[in-house]
Amino acid sequence: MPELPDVEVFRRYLNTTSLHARIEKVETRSLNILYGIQPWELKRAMEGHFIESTRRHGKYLFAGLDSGRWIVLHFGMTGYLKYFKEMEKEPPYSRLLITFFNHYHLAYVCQRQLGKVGIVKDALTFVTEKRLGPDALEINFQTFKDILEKRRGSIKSTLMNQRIIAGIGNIYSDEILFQSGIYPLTKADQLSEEMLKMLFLQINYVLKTAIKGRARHFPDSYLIHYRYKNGKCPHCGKIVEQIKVSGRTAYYCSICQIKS
DNA sequence: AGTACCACCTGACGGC
DNA sequence: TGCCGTCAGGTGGTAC
Repeated sequence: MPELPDVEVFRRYLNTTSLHARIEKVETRSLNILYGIQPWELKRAMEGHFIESTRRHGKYLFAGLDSGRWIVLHFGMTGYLKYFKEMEKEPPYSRLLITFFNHYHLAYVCQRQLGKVGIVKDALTFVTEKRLGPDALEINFQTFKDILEKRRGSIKSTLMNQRIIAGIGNIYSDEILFQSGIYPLTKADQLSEEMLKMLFLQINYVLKTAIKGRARHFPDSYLIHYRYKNGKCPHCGKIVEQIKVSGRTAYYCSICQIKS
């Protein structure tokens, strides 16, 4: 689930639920999700403080504390945030529980524990150290073009490479390529100027459309509804193809997505 | 530079 | 029914 649109939805959720609420208590329920930090350090960094702003870069969410330090959250494959009041409403697989002085709770939920939570001194430094590429919604066409023209790998794996462009994963790379009419194994440096323009446009459009639908509702014309065996292309009705691209399952339509 | 494979985790699903 | 292999939208490391 958590690619750029999902994380952006989480960010807005954090804004509307938890901003400026003073933190009373922080409980780490699973050590696996901590990012180079001990539970007591997390407690000390957060308790008595509050979140005053949020940021996102690619699939990473940052929550800026009044102390100047930042909480960094990554959601792995199964992570999300849940705000609630009654403890009976705490969801299963809650790995980190924040309790505010107003008696509400915010849970970082992550069933498979592939996500991570940590404290960093600032978001930009973290992004630099991780060597993440520009955020997929911030990049400009010239940069995009310059990067892709030097890439010899497949366009799908290039789009999913966080060090090239941050925020796009398996689901949205499939969707972007489908909406652009590009075959996923096309080499990035083989794309025509016209294709690059279309791709750039669709990255922006698909991600923004997903955010608008809160990463849950999508137009009928989207491939996302048909990413399963024997799923039919929403454009032409042909059964979608399923292939492996750098270890991930890619779906595409062999009629609508041209090999160039 | 690019890819293949493994690891980290847990749960769902299909085949036998 | 039960066991087992495989797979799932994440990243990171190694080897080639």
